[in-house]
Amino acid sequence: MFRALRKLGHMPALPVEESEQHRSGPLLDHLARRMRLRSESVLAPLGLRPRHLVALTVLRDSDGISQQGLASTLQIDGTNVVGLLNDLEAEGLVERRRSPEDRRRHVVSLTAAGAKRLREAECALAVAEDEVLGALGPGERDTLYELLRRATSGRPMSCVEASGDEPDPIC
Amino acid sequence: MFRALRKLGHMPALPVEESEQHRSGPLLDHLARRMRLRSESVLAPLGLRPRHLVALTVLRDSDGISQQGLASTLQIDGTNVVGLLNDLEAEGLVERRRSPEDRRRHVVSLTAAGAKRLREAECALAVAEDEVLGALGPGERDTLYELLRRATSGRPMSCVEASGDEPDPIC
DNA sequence: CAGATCGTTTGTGTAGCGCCAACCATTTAT
DNA sequence: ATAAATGGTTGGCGCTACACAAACGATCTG
Repeated sequence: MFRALRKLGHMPALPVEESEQHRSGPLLDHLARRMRLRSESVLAPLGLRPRHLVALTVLRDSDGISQQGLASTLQIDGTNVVGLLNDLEAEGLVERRRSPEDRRRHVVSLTAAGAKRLREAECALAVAEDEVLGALGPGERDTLYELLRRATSGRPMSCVEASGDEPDPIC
Repeated sequence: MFRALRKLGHMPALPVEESEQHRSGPLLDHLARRMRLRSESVLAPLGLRPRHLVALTVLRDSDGISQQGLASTLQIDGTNVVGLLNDLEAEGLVERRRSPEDRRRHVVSLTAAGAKRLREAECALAVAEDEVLGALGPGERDTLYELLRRATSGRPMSCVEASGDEPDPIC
């Protein structure tokens, strides 16, 4: 915005017009924490924990994903995915089938029960969400949801291709 | 600017929008995790960790807050706030002064060095943010930031006043 | 004075998760 | 065909982030 103006004027001592470079990372962290705390209590009766919800939500959108695909989008170690899926499969919310083309793979998908439980959980989450997002109006919450959905549905971005993207941190 | 998504057509007596109750909680969790993972690496050289950033960010907005005020907005236990502030104070990023009106209290505030370090950190975070929010355009990121800021700046919401807000979870 | 409150220290416990190593079953390369 | 790589699984180790409790000093308040 104002950056273009800086080149004219001799700029005597004007020591850098404060970058106003506020990042959303910390806010995201903060908000997610508050949400997670609230969610735990309303989710407990359903036998689920926040991270199960995350997994189920991801599974709804990318059904038939492999376990390491899941590990990569969830950004957690493969060994932990096993435990996570064990929980979910034990309750019949998720299904592991061997992939036909590569029988080493497990194709993970949401069961009908899983989809149902997810909907119930989302319904229960409305309470938590109301408390945490209380400062936002309904329209804003929709916008937020949409932005989050778009942001998370992006590719996991492998480091290989990530290397050339950004010029460099010059700031 | 404002998303006109969901313009709510007439929807004739639809038997309750059924399902479509997607909550942003899990997405928030997911995105925050990815951001935090990325942040750790770029923050490490600055001697900070994600939670320090959250604290500093909160402190910039609510300067001169008490420690339990901080505990309440951060939603972490008071004893842990002590350790967190010890870290920050040890590096001179934060200052604890006794409150004049109530000398039991510590008034916490960002030092000049703290504000500077915070800006540097935010600058460094741009890299992580680019990777994580790659699917969003610049305008969308701004919108996201604004929503997050509004959402987090809301009062901690004591349970007393929270009781009457929502009718009940009928879903 | 008594009791409550803020911050601090210390200690204990737990959950989440990375990481390493070993092990099948299977696929791919030689 | 034999060897090497890969996907999943199990088990174990260890670290970090916390919550929670107890006890203490300093201080405020009834």
